[in-house]
Amino acid sequence: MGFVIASVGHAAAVAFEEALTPHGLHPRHFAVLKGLRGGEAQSQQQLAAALGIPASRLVGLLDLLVERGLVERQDSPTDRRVKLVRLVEAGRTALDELIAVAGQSERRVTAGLTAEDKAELRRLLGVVHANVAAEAGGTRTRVW
Amino acid sequence: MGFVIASVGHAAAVAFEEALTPHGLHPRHFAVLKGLRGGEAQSQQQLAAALGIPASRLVGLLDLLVERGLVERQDSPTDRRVKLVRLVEAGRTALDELIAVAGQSERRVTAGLTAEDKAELRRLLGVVHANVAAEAGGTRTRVW
DNA sequence: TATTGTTATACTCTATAACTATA
DNA sequence: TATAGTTATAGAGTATAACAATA
Repeated sequence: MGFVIASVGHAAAVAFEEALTPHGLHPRHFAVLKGLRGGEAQSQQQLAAALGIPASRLVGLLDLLVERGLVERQDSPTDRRVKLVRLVEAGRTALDELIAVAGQSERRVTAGLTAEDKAELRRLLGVVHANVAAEAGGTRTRVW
Repeated sequence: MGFVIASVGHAAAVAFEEALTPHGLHPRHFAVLKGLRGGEAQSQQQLAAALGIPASRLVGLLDLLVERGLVERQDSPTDRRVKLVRLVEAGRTALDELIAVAGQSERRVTAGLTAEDKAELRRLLGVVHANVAAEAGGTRTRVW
């Protein structure tokens, strides 16, 4: 059972990754964009901490998003070491599109399931999630 | 939902991996041992193909299992290029233990679920699995 | 020539450790 | 001294290509 969940989960992740490929992005970038969704500019340190990744790893992800014109880095007016990062208008549009892509991928993944099925699946996975979370203790369980 | 499945699946995989750690093995080795469960000696090529991994990758996995005295390589009597691989008695014992470990991990993961819950979860995951399998086309979806 | 097991090479991904510029 | 962003370094993991022995 654990293997089945892991296998299906992996396949679902791959499916989403492939759905993002035409957009030239990876789920990681999607996660970064979602982290900026609020709209308030934040430092890279803050964002990295919120995403649970090293700041050094965020650099490259932001580089691509900036290059694509989805995100902008601006110097902090109060601390010249800090760069404030935020979504630009095109980034907000792109994020909306990517959310739609995620929704489509979601519908393909859950095709053939009734609303009750989905609710039940969510409930059952919730139980399993609680079990494995308790098991893992403080272990990081980021997927991307 | 796809994210939830992926996340839970990843956590379940990590949990199993950790359950195997005290035994000094990785899920990959468990998979290799299971591939040899039948008892018939097979060539490394056959085994690698059955596991869906490159033969070059199997070498290191077998090296460790041989070093542990769980598996033996013997020269083929009919083809001197071939090495026939099979479980040794200690390997069979170890495999039984590891299967028990997997069962314990399984029970922890599914704690709090009734038999009906488990059956339902299996059914729902089966549907999702069929969906993502169809999606993936020929894409490999090995987990380990 | 082709195939078996093996080793070497190259590539990806990642975390940690430097590094610079500020504070 | 300490912190921000960045870059460099090093390690794990893996697939592919090369290799020697044999068919």
